Amino acid sequence: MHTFTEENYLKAIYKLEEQTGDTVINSDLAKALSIHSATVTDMLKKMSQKKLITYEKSKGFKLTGKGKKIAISIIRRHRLWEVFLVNNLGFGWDEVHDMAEQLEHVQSEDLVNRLDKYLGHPKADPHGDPIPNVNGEFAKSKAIPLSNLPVGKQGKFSGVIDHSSSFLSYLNKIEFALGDPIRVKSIEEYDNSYTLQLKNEKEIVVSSKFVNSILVIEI
Amino acid sequence: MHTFTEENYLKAIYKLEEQTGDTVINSDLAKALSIHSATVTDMLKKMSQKKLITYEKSKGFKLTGKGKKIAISIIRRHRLWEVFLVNNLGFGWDEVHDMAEQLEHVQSEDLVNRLDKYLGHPKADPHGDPIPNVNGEFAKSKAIPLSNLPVGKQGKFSGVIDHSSSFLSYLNKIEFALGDPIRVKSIEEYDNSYTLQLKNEKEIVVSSKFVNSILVIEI
DNA sequence: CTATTATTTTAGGCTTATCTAAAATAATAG
DNA sequence: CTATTATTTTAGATAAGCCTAAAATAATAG
Repeated sequence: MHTFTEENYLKAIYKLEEQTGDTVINSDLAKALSIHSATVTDMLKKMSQKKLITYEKSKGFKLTGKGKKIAISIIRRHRLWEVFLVNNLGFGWDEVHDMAEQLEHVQSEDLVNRLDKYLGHPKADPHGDPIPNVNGEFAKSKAIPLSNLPVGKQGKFSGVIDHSSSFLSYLNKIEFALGDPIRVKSIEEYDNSYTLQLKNEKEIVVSSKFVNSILVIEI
Repeated sequence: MHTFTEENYLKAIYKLEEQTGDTVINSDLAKALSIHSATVTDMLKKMSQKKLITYEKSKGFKLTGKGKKIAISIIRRHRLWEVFLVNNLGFGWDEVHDMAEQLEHVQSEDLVNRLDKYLGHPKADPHGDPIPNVNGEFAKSKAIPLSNLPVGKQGKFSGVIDHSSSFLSYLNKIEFALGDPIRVKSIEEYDNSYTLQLKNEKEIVVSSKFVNSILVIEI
């Protein structure tokens, strides 16, 4: 079907579009893929010919319907494999990214749909990211960054924005896991640090970076 | 680690060595991989430099210890994934080859060992092929081709030699599955066809090609 | 509006894995 | 032993993805 490289470009473009809500520019994509702009220019021409992206010189580009469909299917595969690795094989959520990056490229519609069924049609991966269904549709989420949760309100930890394994390991260390209750006790104006109340009345103080990296659902 | 291509060469060489019990020649490998001899010559030089094979111009070649170790680990991964696809995802044994060809290249020692554990350390894949353990050791097998099972003796279907999906589908059709009992009732001298007795006293007549494609254990 | 800075594109190269065609070498039949 | 056939190797190309360096273009500050 498509090469690994092409699939990685599609996925990266999709994520950049999602983040910025806008057309994507060459240099951002180059940075995201850790390659050089000149290489990106070349590849964009090819992908444009294949009608995977619309592309005008120096005006940014975006996925076509076709390109988007492929990107979403790759994300679906990635997240389903992550569920398998964590739920069935017992990996930590901070360990699965690289393996899922490989597994996502295995080509077989049948395989991914059977895996989905085997896993019980999960709605989210181990990081709380939504898993698109077989038609590429994402479940709507009411998640908001923890920084937007009003002080005193009860929330439930529903996902991470920062997927780095250093952040995930830190969450492991403080024993704060997906699904856990969370409440903002107070915000220190001086340095914008937050005092949070976790389960069992445990309190911790974290940075503003932290509260911007956590998604919660108000309950 | 190694490219897919290199891994595929190693696996193909391993299988050819196994079949012929001898050094492998360029043209056989080219045929096995459906590529041209000139390409093989090139690649052999590179693999020889990397000490994956020993290679002398026009004298055939064979895997080094290092090459063999990698080849066996690829076979291990392939067969474990096949078990997963059949036992857990419910694929037929005639459907899993292409998927396993992709999954076998996923790089992670940890993944394959956890998968092995998850599957209960299976000793054989869905076709009866032995799965090497974590140290690359194969369980010894007492399996013999059905053609070597003495007339009248009871055997147990323990593996296939022909892995083609046409053959596997045929076995599905006659409802002859791994583990089933089997007995040779008689051999027709005229055309070397065999009358076999399957489970529930069911009798079928098959060609000599058939009896050379089935492995059994005398019981 | 122009000078500086940022971004993109062009041009020329490299490596991997493949090909074809031709040359070289080895094996085999008579 | 030699002629024919089979096999392997060499030589020259190609496509995909990447690079660097330089040129072109666009954006922005003053």
